[in-house]
Amino acid sequence: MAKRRTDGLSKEVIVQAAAAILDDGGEAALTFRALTARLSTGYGAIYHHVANKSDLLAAATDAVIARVMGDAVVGADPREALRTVSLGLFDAIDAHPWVGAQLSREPWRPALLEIYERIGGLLAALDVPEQTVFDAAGALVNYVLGVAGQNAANARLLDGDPADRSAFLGDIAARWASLDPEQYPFVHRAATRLRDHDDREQFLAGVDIFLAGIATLR
Amino acid sequence: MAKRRTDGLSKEVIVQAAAAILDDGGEAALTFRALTARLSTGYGAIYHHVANKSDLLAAATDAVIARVMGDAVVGADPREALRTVSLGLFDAIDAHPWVGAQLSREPWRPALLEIYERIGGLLAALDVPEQTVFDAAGALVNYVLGVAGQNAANARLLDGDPADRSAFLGDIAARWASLDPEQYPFVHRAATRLRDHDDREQFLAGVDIFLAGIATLR
DNA sequence: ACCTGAACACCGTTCAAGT
DNA sequence: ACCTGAACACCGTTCAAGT
Repeated sequence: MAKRRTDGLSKEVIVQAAAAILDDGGEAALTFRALTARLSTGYGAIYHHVANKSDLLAAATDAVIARVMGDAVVGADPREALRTVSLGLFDAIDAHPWVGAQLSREPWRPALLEIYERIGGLLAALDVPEQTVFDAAGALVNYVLGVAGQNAANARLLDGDPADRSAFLGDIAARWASLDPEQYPFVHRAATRLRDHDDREQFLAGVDIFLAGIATLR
Repeated sequence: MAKRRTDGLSKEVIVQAAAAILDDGGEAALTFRALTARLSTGYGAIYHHVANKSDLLAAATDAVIARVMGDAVVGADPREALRTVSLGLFDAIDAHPWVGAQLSREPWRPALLEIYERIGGLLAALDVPEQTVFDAAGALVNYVLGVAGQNAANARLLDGDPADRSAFLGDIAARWASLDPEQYPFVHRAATRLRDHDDREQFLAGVDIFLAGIATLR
C-alpha cells in the first residue's frame, strides 16, 4: 500500500520528523501513527531506533537546545552574554513550545546540562563568589526556563495568529479589570498594563533584576 | 455489580477524589475509569459536573493553590512575607507535584491570579516603583513556579523514598564529575556540591537574590 | 435533573513474521 | 540487522436509555 522507504532509517531522521510534527501540531499531534505515516514505515522500525515516546521527546529537545547553545556568544562581556543566551533560550522555546514542557520533565538530560554549563560559566566570569555561584546559576536557569515555558504555553494556545493574541490579552485584561479592586488591588491595576506589554522585554527586565541581585553578592 | 452511591455527586466531591488519585499515583493514574471506580459511579455522572479532563485538572489545581494562598501571612514585614509565601508554594508543589505542571498549562486560571495578587501586593508594599513592579512580579512568580515545578519533577521521579533521592543525586553527581573538565568546567565543579545541597535552602537563596535585585530598583 | 454503561475512535507498545 | 502491520491493552468522550 504505502510505498516502503528505500533509504535506511536512523534515530536522527526519526527525531527530526518528530520535531517537525511537534512544531506543526503541538504535543498532541505526535503519535506513532503520525510518525509511521510521515516516514512511510512501521511501528517496529521506529522502536528499533528509539526506546519509547518519552525517549523520542527527550532526544528532540536535546537537539533543539544543542543548536541554540551551539551559537557561540564570544567577545561580549559576561553580563551581555547572559542576556543574549537567555534571550536565545526564550526565543527557541517560543518557536518550539513543546521544548519548554519537556525540559522540566527530565532534568538530568543533556539539554539541561548544556544550559547549566553555559549560564554557570558566565556567572563565574562575573566574579560571583564560589559558594554562591551555584545558587545563582540554579536560580537564573529556573527563571529563564520558567518564563520561557509559561510564554510557550500561551503561544501554544494562540497558535501564532497575532490577532488572536491581541484579542486573548484584551480578554484577560478586561476580566482582570472587572475584578473587585478591594479584593484584587494588584491584579486590578496590572490589567491596564497587560494589553500592550512586550513579553520579550518583560523577560529581559527580569533577567536584569536577577543580575542586579547577583551583583550585590560580590 | 458495584453498589450505586446514595448521596448526590458534586463537582467538589469529584475534584477531591481526583486530587487524591493524583497524589497517590501521579498524573498517569488519573483516568475516568479510576475515578468512576473510586466514586462508584459512571462516566456520564462525572461529565455531568465536569466539562472534561482538563477542566478537572484545573479545578483540582485551583483548590490546592487557594488553600495555600488562604494561609494568611499577617504582621510580618513584606520581605519576610514574600519568603514565607514563596516557600509555601514550593512546599505545596512538592507535596502535589501535578500542580506544578498544571500551573504552566493554563495560566489564565484562578490559581495563578491568586498567586500574582499575593506576590504583586507584597512587592508593591516594598515601595518598588509602579512602572517596574509588574516586571518584578512576573519575574518572581515565574522563578518560584519554575523552581517548584522542576523540584516537583524530581520528586515525582523519586516517589518519596529518601534513599532513592540520595542514590539518584549521587548518580548524577558521579556522572557530572566524570565529565571532561575542559569542556564542562562549571558542571564539573558543581558535581561536588550536588550531593549534599538542600533544595529548599537553594530555593530561598534564589528568592533572596531576587529581592536584592529588586531593592536596587527603588 | 441526575446517573448508567456499552460503544466509538483513538492511543503506545508488542511481537511473530518477513526481507 | 532492519523492518512490517495485525493485535493487545489501554485511553477520553459520547449518548441512548434508565430513574
